[in-house]
Amino acid sequence: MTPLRHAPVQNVGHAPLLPVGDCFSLPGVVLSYAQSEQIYAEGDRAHFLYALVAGAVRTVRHSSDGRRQVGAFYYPGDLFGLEVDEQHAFTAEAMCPAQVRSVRLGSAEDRAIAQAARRELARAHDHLAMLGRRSAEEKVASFLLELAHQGPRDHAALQMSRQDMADYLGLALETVSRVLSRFQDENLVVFSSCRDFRIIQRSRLRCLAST
Amino acid sequence: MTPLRHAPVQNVGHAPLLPVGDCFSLPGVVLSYAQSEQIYAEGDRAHFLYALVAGAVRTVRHSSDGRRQVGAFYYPGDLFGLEVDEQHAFTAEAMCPAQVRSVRLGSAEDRAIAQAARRELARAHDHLAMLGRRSAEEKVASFLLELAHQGPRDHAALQMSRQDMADYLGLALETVSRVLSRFQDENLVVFSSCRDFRIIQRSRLRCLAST
DNA sequence: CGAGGATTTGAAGATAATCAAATCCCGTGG
DNA sequence: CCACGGGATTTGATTATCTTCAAATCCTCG
Repeated sequence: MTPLRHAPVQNVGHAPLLPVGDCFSLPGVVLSYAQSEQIYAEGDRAHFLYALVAGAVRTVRHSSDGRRQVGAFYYPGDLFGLEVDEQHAFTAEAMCPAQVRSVRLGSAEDRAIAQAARRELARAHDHLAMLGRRSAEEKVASFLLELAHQGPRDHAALQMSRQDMADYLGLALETVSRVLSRFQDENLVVFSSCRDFRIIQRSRLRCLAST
Repeated sequence: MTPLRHAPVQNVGHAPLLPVGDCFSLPGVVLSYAQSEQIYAEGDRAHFLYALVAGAVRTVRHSSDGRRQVGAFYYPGDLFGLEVDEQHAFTAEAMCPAQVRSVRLGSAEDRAIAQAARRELARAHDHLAMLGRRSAEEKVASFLLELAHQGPRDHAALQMSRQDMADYLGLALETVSRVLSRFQDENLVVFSSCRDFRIIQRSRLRCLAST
């Protein structure tokens, strides 16, 4: 297999994201977090709803034997931190310097809560579809398509490490890396660096993803 | 491996379920469905919230190449059918004769909706944890524990086929069957028939599930 | 009793995990 | 500016797990 050689860099920041609802107009304090800093921990009491203003956030959960499951990745405009129980089921961490607005949960935010719950649910359902009975190729292809979908012209910057991707997709990190190399060998995508890529053959990739 | 021989039948109906909130006091019509009958289909407009009164219901989704993903199993007292979009993302089917109360979604049911959303979310998160990076043994062990948890004294009746279990756990049906046989060989559980089981060594099973 | 679907079991093959090592990349300090 | 160090990533070889294909058995129901 040819090495994963990177094409010349054309720097693409992460996409300016999204059609946002009222997430930015919520009341609440905006806090800044450094890379890898924890926003809340699994087990903490869940008193707040969080709106990501800038940066990227992941939620993770560790099982007793040390395996890690990434719950979701969040980008600006996303709401997160909503829980069913009193306690947070996942830990939330900044993937890069991030700004987060936290909103104390009260009866006034019912609408925001409902919105967050529904989005969260959609996210979870998509994630489920991704994990169940799919090959490594299919998982990685879907993941890339999903990411590139948000960005302009099939470009995207990966905010996460290979380990994060692996833990999100339910694969070993080496497997993720191998599949990415194969995709690049077959000219489906091009990586300008290991965190920046561009989709070259969207149709073939979609076919591999077979969603 | 010794055959999966069934212990004498001591019939255990499915557990009388649950501490129920206000699901039964919602307004709405109760309809009956036969086994395998569809309650709604993937793609249908989502105008109702459903409360399962009796029986069991599964939600499924098919990918283009025919693979099936089971989204969730529902038992009496559960609310289902809540969607994020206008359309249902899954198909809902009765797993046995079932009675379902359907509630037209209006502003009056906000509380029920919020409740349904949160439970659904918890369910999805647990399901995610089940699917990611776990061995077949771990998946099946967790599944059995979860089922038996609802019932009395570690008994439970499986309302679903091996195929359903497999599609829920992201495994091949043969794999599910093999793991169940092994568990029975090791006297972790006893099957009185292929749909009724009892947990014998809860602690060892929990250890295998390693949640 | 017979038929057909569901389940179990066997054997072979495929896919992904694991273990291990090489390479890349980037910030740091000389 | 460039060498150095260390984490991230890629790659290779081997192994374990799970799937697939196939066939036997069980169970239910007419």
